[in-house]
Amino acid sequence: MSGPTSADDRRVAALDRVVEVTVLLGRDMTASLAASGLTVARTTLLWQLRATGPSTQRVLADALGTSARNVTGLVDGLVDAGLVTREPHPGDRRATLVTPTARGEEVLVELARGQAELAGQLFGGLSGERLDGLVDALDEVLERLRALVPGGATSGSPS
Amino acid sequence: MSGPTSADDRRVAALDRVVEVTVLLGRDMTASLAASGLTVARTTLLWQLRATGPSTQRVLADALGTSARNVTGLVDGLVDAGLVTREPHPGDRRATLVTPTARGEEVLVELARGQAELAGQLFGGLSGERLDGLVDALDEVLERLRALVPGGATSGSPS
DNA sequence: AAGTATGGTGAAGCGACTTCACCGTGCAGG
DNA sequence: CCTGCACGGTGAAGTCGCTTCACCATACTT
Repeated sequence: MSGPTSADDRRVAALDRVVEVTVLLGRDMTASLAASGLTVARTTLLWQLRATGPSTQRVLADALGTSARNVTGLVDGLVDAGLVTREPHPGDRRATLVTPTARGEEVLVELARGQAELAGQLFGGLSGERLDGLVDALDEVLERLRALVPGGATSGSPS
Repeated sequence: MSGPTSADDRRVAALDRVVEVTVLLGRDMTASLAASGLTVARTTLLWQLRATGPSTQRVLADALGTSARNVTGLVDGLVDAGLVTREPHPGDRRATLVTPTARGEEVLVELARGQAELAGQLFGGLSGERLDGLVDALDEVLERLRALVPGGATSGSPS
């Protein structure tokens, strides 16, 4: 037993904060996406498409860290929503190229706008210094987290 | 257009970090819980039970911010797993009291241990000062987040 | 040409969650 | 007392994300 708040306690308290942010952020994203008729998983795929351009489903599966079968389902949903098309891959007749439609591009622009808005709402009150400190600390935590989770490779994310 | 990295860009970068932590942390928790035959949702309920003691399902539903119907299903799972029992409420014959079994208590101890271990792995490399800065910044973000999300009330969380 | 690896999908199933309907009980007001 | 409404909990049915296994068509290798 050490003092009234041991170093261990403080670390657990920090973890609690992170988890709570996780929960609340998840709720906010789920809700705001649902308002646009989207789901988090489908949006993640669309968002990934924005970064990499038209891709095969295999590439998307690897990028999202999920199974090929799952991507098939997500793309199905996006096709039904008119946000994405499946086109034949010019050099490999097994593969299909997933490409955003015009409507999909619009949605992506809107998502980026929402992302910037949320970032402003969450971090607008922090000074540049404090923001830097936060990012640095999170980067350090991320490093340890990536070492802990097999396949810790993610990319940016929306709203 | 401002400089090469505008204030807006830096906030978006910060949001990216937070989201990535969210994703990775979610994976880690899901995986480590699955190794114990648990799921995140069921564990959250059990964890809540640890904090409040035997509770009715209505109370649990409110505490977890979910529906009563959903709690029924989660408790079903925990009962099947032998971690929890449904007992009649002594003063209200409509309600059922959900209570951890001996096995459930053991699991809770193990979860708390895992939580402390993870907190150590993630934050062990940060000085007390930097840890304080992180917690403060997260608290500020949480405040804004709670204002943004309807019903932003969460409690602690496991592994 | 034969054998194997790869991209993608059908089928089936689990877990979390929702909505709607419904039952049994608690708690008033008349 | 007893009628009526509120509340705790559950059945039924459906959506979404995701998984595993089997399987097809195409590509690549030797």
